[in-house]
Amino acid sequence: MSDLKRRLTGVVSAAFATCGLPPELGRVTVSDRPDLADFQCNGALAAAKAARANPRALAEQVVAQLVDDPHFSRVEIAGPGFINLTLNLDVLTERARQLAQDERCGAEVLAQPRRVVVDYGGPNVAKPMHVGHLRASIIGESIKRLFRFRGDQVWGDAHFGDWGFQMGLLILAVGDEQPQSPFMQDTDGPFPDESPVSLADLERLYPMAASRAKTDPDYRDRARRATAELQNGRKGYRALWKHFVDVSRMALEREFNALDIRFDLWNGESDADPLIPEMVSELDARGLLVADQGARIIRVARDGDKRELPPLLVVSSEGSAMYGTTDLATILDRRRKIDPDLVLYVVDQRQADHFEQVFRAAVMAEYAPQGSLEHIGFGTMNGADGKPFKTREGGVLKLHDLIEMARDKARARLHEAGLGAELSPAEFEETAHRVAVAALKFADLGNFRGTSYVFDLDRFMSFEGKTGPYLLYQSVRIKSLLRKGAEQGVTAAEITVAEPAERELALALDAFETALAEAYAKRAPNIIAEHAYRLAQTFSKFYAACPILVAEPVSLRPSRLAFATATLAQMETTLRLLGIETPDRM
RNA sequence: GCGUCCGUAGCUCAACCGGAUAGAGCACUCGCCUUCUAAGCGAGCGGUUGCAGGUUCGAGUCCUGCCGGACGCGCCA
Repeated sequence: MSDLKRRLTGVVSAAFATCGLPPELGRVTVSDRPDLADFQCNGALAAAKAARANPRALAEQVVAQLVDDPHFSRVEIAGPGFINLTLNLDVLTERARQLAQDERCGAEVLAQPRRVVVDYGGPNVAKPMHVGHLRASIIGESIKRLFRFRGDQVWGDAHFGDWGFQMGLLILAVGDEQPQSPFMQDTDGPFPDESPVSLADLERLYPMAASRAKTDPDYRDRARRATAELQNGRKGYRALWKHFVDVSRMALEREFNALDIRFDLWNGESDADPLIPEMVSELDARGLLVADQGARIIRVARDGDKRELPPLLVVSSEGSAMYGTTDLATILDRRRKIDPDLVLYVVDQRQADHFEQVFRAAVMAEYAPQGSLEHIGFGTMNGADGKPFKTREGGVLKLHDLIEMARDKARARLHEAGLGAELSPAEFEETAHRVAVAALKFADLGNFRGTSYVFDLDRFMSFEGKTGPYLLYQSVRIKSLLRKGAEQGVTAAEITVAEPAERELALALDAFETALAEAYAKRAPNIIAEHAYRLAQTFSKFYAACPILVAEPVSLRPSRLAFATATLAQMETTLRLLGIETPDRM
């Protein structure tokens, strides 16, 4: 089943071809002037430019091919050569009926699915997630869902920060507090199954150790040795490290669950570590590694670069692996285990240069084909001052606290509005939670990912305007309507498009596939968010203009109800692609 | 210094391969609840798209320069 835009593009392209014009110019888009037409084609202008001809004359030729086409009730030329297309009502009605029947709400399935890894979230052992993780998680989750929904086989990987110097710091800190701990004994074990540290311990010890390492060179050296011993396989350290990972991961998963973010893989930096020695020798054998200032690097600069890109540091002067090393090894690891066609790195825009270095090195090493690695960068979440978001005290706000703030606000707003009074306490909490998550996610995904945005909880949490709560409200209103319809025994039947508001709603429903295709191509969830809002607003207009359960004559009711059912289904599908779940009541 | 991104309504943001009258939301003004959730709907107000050139029939979009801002630039990730 194809959406109208694609179908009409086929029709108009054929007309272009008949006129001896390039068929690809027959591309049809939704009209910029809904007052004039439903769809338009600007191809005559482009054709005229290429052929140095009169655009209106070309448009007239094309239109002559289209005027009798049953898809259209009107085909007109406007301005310098725009072709305006107004749909035949029967065509729109037929499409609306298809949409209402379709399990996928009008979304198509990719003809050629790919294997895709989405690397996002980036949580770290022992470090609580903060607002910086929010965007990576929200955007990555949405992109993962979008790719999967379109038909790709997708792995969402948390890319857990579980290796390196930070682990040495933690081991050292635990050892200083618990010198008698069996984990500190350099033996073959066995070691306790019980973790010697709680999450609270980790959150206390890590910042302490990290700051001490900055000022105390001896401490830093001991931590480095501990890191090296861990990586060399000291049994007690390994066992202790496993506890760090497990304790952290459990806490992080709780956090992610609260945001409806689910990973398929929790591969960490440690998983790539075993590959590093062979990778280094292989890179060396290929002649890619160069000794420089005591380190071993890969030069990735190219002629024609506007400026010299620094080399990728593979082995530091101290002989250790750097984060670029781990990233490169991870590419190799994924190729062996998954063999993806595409890997998307949903990471802060500020790391663009780093990924450019790694990707170039990976292509040079033939670990990944050109173009199969993409950095999906995003801007920062800023405070009211336009600078990256900080708490009032100037510290970093923990994600957990942020969510709690949002939930508090949601509860307050619900109470203010006198909503949810009839809900049980548990249902009320669930609703408040969903409102909070919807507000945070929609505020984030409503903007193009590349731009930074200003965090303003009051604005996000408003139930009016372009917000998550507004979208939930519209969905809930439809659910309420459908419940009432069921009680009254009204059943949905075939849609008939008649009223202007119905026509507009049918067109809005049809636009779903176009929005998904564009969001997919640009890796831009804001396009899905935009569609959700447009759909909600168009439905609301329909709701105001067209009575449903009380429509007269009663024969209108089944069609109107079918519109409502189809809208709800598509709305929930759309919101789910943004990672937003709707409550049943509010 | 070099590089990347950005500058659109009072505020927060959109704008499909260069196309018509640059769109939304908030705020502000007016209208609409004895019909399905008014957390809604309708109407209005609001713009020299940072500045100056250039390419084009046509530029927020492409090119050049300038002004202003954010970020990045080898052993942290």
